[in-house]
Order: sequence, then structure tokens, then C-alpha cells
Amino acid sequence: MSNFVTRFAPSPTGLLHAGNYRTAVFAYLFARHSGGSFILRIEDTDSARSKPEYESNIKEALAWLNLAADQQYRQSEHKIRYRELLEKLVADDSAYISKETPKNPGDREEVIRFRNPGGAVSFTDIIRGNITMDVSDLGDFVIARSFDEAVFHFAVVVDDADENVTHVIRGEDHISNTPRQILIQRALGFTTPMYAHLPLILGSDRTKLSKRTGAKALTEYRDLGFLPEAMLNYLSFLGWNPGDDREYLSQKELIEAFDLSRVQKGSAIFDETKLLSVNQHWMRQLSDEKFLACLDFVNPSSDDGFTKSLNSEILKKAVPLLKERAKTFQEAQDMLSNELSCLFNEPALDPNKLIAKELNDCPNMTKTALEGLSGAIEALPNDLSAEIVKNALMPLADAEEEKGKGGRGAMLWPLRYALSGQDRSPDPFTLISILGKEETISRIRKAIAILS
RNA sequence: GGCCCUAUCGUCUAACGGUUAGGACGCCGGCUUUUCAAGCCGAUAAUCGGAGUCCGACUCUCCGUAGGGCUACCA
Repeated sequence: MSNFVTRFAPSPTGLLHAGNYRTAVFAYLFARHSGGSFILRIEDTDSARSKPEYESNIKEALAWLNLAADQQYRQSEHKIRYRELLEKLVADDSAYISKETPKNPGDREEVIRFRNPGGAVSFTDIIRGNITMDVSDLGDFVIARSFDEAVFHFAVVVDDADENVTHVIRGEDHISNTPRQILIQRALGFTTPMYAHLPLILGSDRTKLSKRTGAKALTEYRDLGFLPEAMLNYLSFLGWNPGDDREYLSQKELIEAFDLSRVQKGSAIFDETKLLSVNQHWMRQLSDEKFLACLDFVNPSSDDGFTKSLNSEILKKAVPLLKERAKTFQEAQDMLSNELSCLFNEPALDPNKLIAKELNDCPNMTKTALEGLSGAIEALPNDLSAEIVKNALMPLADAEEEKGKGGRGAMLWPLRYALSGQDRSPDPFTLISILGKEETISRIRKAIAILS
């Protein structure tokens, strides 16, 4: 246990993207690793732009990632405290009420400005070391629009102090804001917390991730059938690594391994391709039962009922195929509706495709091949595995190979096509093991009928 | 423009003065294979440039260059 306190302080003025949540992940990991606490603070001081739906989206995303906060609150709940301290600053002349000529709609005639003492302010950043900035050119900056409307810099300082925040972990875009916040802390007699400014997450255009440049909201990934453990794993590895060769860590392992001293200084580009492969890894870790459950809850907040219409026995057998092919659950659903639909529905066959290319001048050979196959399958036990089927049928295909006309394909292509009706599908042995003897033979008979 | 931060394969990164500069993802090739996917094996690929310091720099210093951030009565 430690007395470390850190926080995630999003503003509910839009849907947050992966870059925002990466900050939450690091703060959370830091808190849990050190046995400290993690606060969720909703920064809704901009009442015009803050929306309840954005706040609930933030909470949904955090719940999805399994980043539980020890405490949570909104800054709008602290107005009285802000007013009290604002009045104190004005009373001791650290701040003053300033007459303004409004520049933008909504601007006040009077605001509260901080009396900037100027000079150099420096602080130590855990990730970057010492940073010094001349604060003079900031001028007397605005700390509140009125006594009841504190502005970001002021509210942050007050809350961090009141909540005993020891470590401010936030994006690098706040480095330039830090000196003025330190000025406010000094005026209020607060101690300065430790700062850790994280490198930014960039889009493929190498600029800060933003909706405008096409960054998805984090919850979109959830709705696309990504696993939270994959997202957490991927996000943790953006700007940090455990110091060994491990690439896939569970939340528990991440908490154990996390350390701010291994955080990168340079920004990282968000790479969806890599995310996809991490997601595939975690999908494969799931038990078949859990995998099936996820198929119906691509968006965990509601049951799509996707699998209801599918034969459950067959679906169960298809899970290994999905695990090997799909990189998201959305993809898995799509496969079930497309290239794997032949598992559930008898395909329509095109006679021209039934015959292997090399043999298209003699349909009779294909017909005999299918008849031979059908007989061999008939002789198989009822309980089939792809292995058993393969062992039984490959000799026949090899025999065809001996004859030299078209090789194994002369037999295996029509078999696979008769069963799938598709140019691309799993191999015929797997198909047979899933479809079962009866259905397989029925489909082969229909294919033979088409050839006649 | 001013201030600040940053800089290793295409991407995420390892190497905290001494390595043939390592791994992962992707890409490419091969094996396997009727197809697709998977799997296995392999290849290509990087220290931004220039000065220093040092016996020795990816690593330290300085100068460039490039990229990014901030520069609101947004956060």
C-alpha cells in the first residue's frame, strides 16, 4: 500500500478516443501497482459543452476496460469550494476582477484574472526530467468567468489539492499548462504534486489523435467486437513495455509490471493492424463457451440474438474455425453469414464450378469420384473428426493422383465445392466433420444429380 | 511567430558507454495445402544530420533539421 493518489480527468464534451483512454490506463496501472488510489474526475466546468451522454459514455468505456475508480465526482459539484477560494485570492489580491470587452459570443464583461508574478517556473517531470518555462508572457490569465464559473486551470489545482492527488498523470499536451497551475498552487498555499506527462498518441497522419482526423471513439471498438483485455493490452504497450519479451499481458500482469520509469518520451502512432492481431490473440485464449457468448454480445450492453437463428450443435463445432480466422467478433459474425454459411444452409451449386478446372471436358470422372467418396464416407463411424475423415479419404485422392489426371484436386475440389458451394471455404475434411455423415452424403448426392 | 517536448526497422519497441543493434505486428518468400484461413520456417528492414567528450557512443554535450504540443472567458 502507498498513499499515492492519481486521477483520470476527462471532459465530457465529446466521445473520447483511444489516446484519451491510454492516459486512464497508465494512471490506473500506476495506482494499482503502487497500492494507491485512482479517482475519476469529470471535468464539466464548461457547462455549455458538457453533455450527460458523453459522461455516461466515459463511464461505459472505463467499465468495459475494467478500470474501476475508487472515487468519482464532477467538478460542477465543487462550485462552492471554487467560489470560496476564488474569493480568497481576490481578497488577498492574488487575483482581481477585470473589466473586459467581449470578443466572442458568451464572453463576460467581467472575469477573474490571476495576478501573474512572472519569472521562471520549473518543475520535475517523472518522464522528462526538469522543465523550466518563463511564465511572464502568459500575462494575467483568466481563472474564472465569474465566482461560480471557475475555469479549467483553477478547478484542476483545487481538486488535485483537495483530493490529495500525489501524481498527475496526463498527456504531454498539458506540459505548457503546468507552470500556470503551479502559480495558482503557490497562491493558494498548496503543495505541487508530481507530474508525469505522457507522450501523445498520434493518428496515421502523425498528429494528435482526434475525431476530426478520423479517430474512433473507444466504444466503437467495443461495438466492433474487440475484447477489452486486448484493448487494455494494446493501449498499455503504446509508450510503455514491461522490459522483457512478453507481448501479451493480462490486466493482473500489467499491474504487476507497470512502472512509470519505463514510459517512452516520444509519441506513438495508433496502429489498428497491430490492435487486430492482439485482439485475435485474446480471442483465441477464450474458452469455446465464452467465445460463443461473446458472439451474441458484440456490444456487451445488449444481446444481438445473433446466434439464435443458427443450429447450436453446428455452431459449437464451428468455434475452432472462427478462432483461427476471425480477428474481431464482428468479423466472426460476418463469416458465419458468409463464407461459413454453408455449415448451416445447403448451398446452391453451379455445375460449372463443381468440376475441377483440369477436368472440365469430362464430367463423368467427377461423377465417379464423388460416388467413390460418398461410398467411403458411408462406411465411416458416426462420430467424426476432421482427422478421421482425412485418413479415410486421402488414400482415394492419392489414388487419383497416381492416375495423373488432375491429381488430388480432381477429387478434393469437387468434394469441397459440393459441400460448400463456395470458391473459398474450410477444407473438406473439416466441413464433413462438422456437417456430419448424413448431411454430407445428401449434399454429394445433389451434386451428382446436377452433373447428370 | 513565441515558448515547450520529442527523434532506433513501415509501425510498437529493446539495448540505461563495449551486442553481428534484439523482439513483436505488418510486408515479402518458402513449406504445408484442391481453395481460403491457420500453422511452421526464412528474408528484407532502423540508430535524422553535423560537431564534440571518451580507449570506445543508439546511449553524454552542443548546433542544426524534422515532427509534435501549447499559445481561449476549451479541457
